[in-house]
Amino acid sequence: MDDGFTGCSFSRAVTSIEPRVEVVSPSRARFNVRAFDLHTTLSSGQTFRWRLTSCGWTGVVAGRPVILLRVENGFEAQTTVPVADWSWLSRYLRLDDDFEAVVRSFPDDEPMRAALAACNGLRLIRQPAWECLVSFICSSTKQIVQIEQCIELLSQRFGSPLVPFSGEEPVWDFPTPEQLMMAGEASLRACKLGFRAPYVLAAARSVQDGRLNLSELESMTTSEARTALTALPGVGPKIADCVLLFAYGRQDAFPLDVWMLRGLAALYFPRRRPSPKRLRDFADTHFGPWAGYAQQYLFHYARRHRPDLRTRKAKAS
DNA sequence: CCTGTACCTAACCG
DNA sequence: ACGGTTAGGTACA
Repeated sequence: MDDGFTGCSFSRAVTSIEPRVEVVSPSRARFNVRAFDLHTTLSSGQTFRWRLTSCGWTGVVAGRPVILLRVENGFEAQTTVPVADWSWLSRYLRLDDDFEAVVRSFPDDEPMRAALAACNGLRLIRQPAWECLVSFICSSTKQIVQIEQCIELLSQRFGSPLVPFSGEEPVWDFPTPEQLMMAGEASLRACKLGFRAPYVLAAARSVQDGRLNLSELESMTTSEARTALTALPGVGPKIADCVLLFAYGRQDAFPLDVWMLRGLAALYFPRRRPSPKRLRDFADTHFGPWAGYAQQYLFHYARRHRPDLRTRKAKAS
């Protein structure tokens, strides 16, 4: 009963990516997808512009304001402008991944089982590379709430206005490299960027003058793409890996931040005190073909479900 | 390699 | 209520 398409113009364009979409009205569609927890996914620190409002999860995807709402067997999406083809949202939400296969590929060990049980329905999403790069340049030694503030301020002040939902707050697209470059360092600092402002500005200039072509990274090996990203000031291995995973979907990019280092050490080497190099090697070899997803589960599990891993001196058991 | 420190700022915790 | 501490890093000694 929920397999039928009620639209006609869109179905051909979307079928190859996501066969489980029903058009409800020109600006609404229903996505029939299991095991996709919006709350866990959108607040797991991989993206920073989604807000839970009285209407549902609101955000901006591909230049469109979107509200996502949980419904039985999936979720419903609404935009402010009619759309015929919803593949932009399927792509953003990575609905083309075979999620059952992803979960099956995880190593069968105690930490992964615990993370899976605790973070049911956690997914990876596919962000625009530019927004993702700026977001993670802003992330260094900041808490998630602070990162969210920065990204929102940048959008409000320098992004192009979009058509808002009626009766709701104004919305802006994430600013382009040109828009951020024109803003200048002082204006960027005023968005609470601090010492990260010149880094964002340098990234904007690099993209603007062609020294960094973000779409070219698609065809590079992960290692080559990482080299290209870390050439930017303020972009080290951790931020580069976040961009490679959250924007380019590289499953062999496994960001090692303070949470992950503590989490991996406590969960997999409880009485060993492994070196960072050892943990790097372990992360790169233990988690299989969908290591990026495994990473997201472990990260979220450590951060949200294991307060005992908060401190540097995590207890051994 | 590994260790320590500065870099901005505000949320966090006691 | 309030001040020291810390926060999903990076660059540079």
